Amino acid sequence: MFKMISFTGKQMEPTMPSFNHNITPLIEHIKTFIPVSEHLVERLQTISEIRTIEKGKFLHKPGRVCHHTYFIVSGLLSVFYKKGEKEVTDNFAAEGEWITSIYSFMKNVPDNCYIETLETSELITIEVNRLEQCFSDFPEMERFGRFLISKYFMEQSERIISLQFHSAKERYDFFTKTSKNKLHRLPLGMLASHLGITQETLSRIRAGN
Amino acid sequence: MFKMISFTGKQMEPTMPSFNHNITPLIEHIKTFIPVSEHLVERLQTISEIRTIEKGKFLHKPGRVCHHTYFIVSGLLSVFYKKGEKEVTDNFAAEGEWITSIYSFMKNVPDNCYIETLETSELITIEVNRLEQCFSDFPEMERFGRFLISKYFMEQSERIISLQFHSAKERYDFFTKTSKNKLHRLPLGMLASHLGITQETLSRIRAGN
DNA sequence: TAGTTTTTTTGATCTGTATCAAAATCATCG
DNA sequence: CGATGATTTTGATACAGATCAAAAAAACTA
Repeated sequence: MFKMISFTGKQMEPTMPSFNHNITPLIEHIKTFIPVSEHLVERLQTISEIRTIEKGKFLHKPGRVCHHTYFIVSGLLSVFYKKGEKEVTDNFAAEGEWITSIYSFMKNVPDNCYIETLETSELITIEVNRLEQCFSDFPEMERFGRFLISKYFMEQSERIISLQFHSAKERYDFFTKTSKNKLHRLPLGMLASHLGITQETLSRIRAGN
Repeated sequence: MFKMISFTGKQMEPTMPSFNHNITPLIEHIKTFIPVSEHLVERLQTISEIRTIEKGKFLHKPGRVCHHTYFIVSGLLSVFYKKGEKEVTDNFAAEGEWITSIYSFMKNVPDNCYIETLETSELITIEVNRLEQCFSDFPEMERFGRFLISKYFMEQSERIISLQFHSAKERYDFFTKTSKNKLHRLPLGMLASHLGITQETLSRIRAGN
């Protein structure tokens, strides 16, 4: 079902990791799930890189395999799909969250999503092969991976319930409660799309009918 | 974030595991994700139990913490929530799939879902503490856990996309394609609810307008 | 097998949200 | 600035699917 990718030194080219970039936010994040040893910190330092991506750039586009996962130190990104001409926003992620195409990442196949920076963003990136090797070498990290994906799974469950039996207004209210930090940083159209409604409807909801 | 539950012998009471029940379907399932050693088979044999539950019984009800995960050898179950008087079906699961309240299971808190047998079902059950201990003792099993939840995560992603921008008919057609094995075993109302529509609408869709 | 209950279908009407169009507001930058 | 383009709001209308009601069909049960 899932293709295992073996780790070899070769994949570390062409960019060599820098060994003194600041991955503190990532470590702190992981510590909320598992204890983090010095040894693991060193490994994470080795396999990660820091990138600053300016607003409006794409980390991923359809037809390509997503080989990296991104931990967001600062900034805001979205994942969306296209249906004909329309962009349908699947998700947003901001500081302290992860963003990637899990689908592409896990199956090692192309995914037809777009990942775009909505703000200039500072990201800690990890290449999938290196991450898998880290999972193999540090069982506690494998556990972290399980916890993290479980957390996202539960959030998705809530979203499904919400889409299934809450009205547009209820969904908007839920978003304002649970994603305050993103609310005023998002273009109306994208938020509407994420909520499964048109931007006109969202505008009317905001106006209070 | 996630509460760790330590494993002690005590929790193995009151039912002692039987050591010769047939867990072949479970082992075969796990083998599609990871290699399974004899040692791991023995452990799974030890921590699992077999239960046959007749149709119309509840494995879980609101207000209780779900302490078990269930692998379905045969039969069909549903997870649903109540909104006022209405039952809103979140999910179905049949032979070869897992069913549990991930939410309750991971966080060790009550979940307000119902898990009901829609057919008499044969289940392999594993208690959460024992499973967590198995994850600790067998890193490959931890990996299996990560792969499994990732798989369900991806299925949920598809469902969200579907709810967000497909019509009722499109969603029905998608279900008929991807869940053929369940289609004719489900009451109309439950399937409609799962698709996010009323049963009248589903009936009309089936009639072809 | 008839009687009862449950499930599904059909019909009539209503409503939330979409769609199309245009006006108003906001942002960017030469 | 003021001009230009992007974003948001407002208005009028249309439609998918909900709701309410009742008939038909299927599934039990005695």
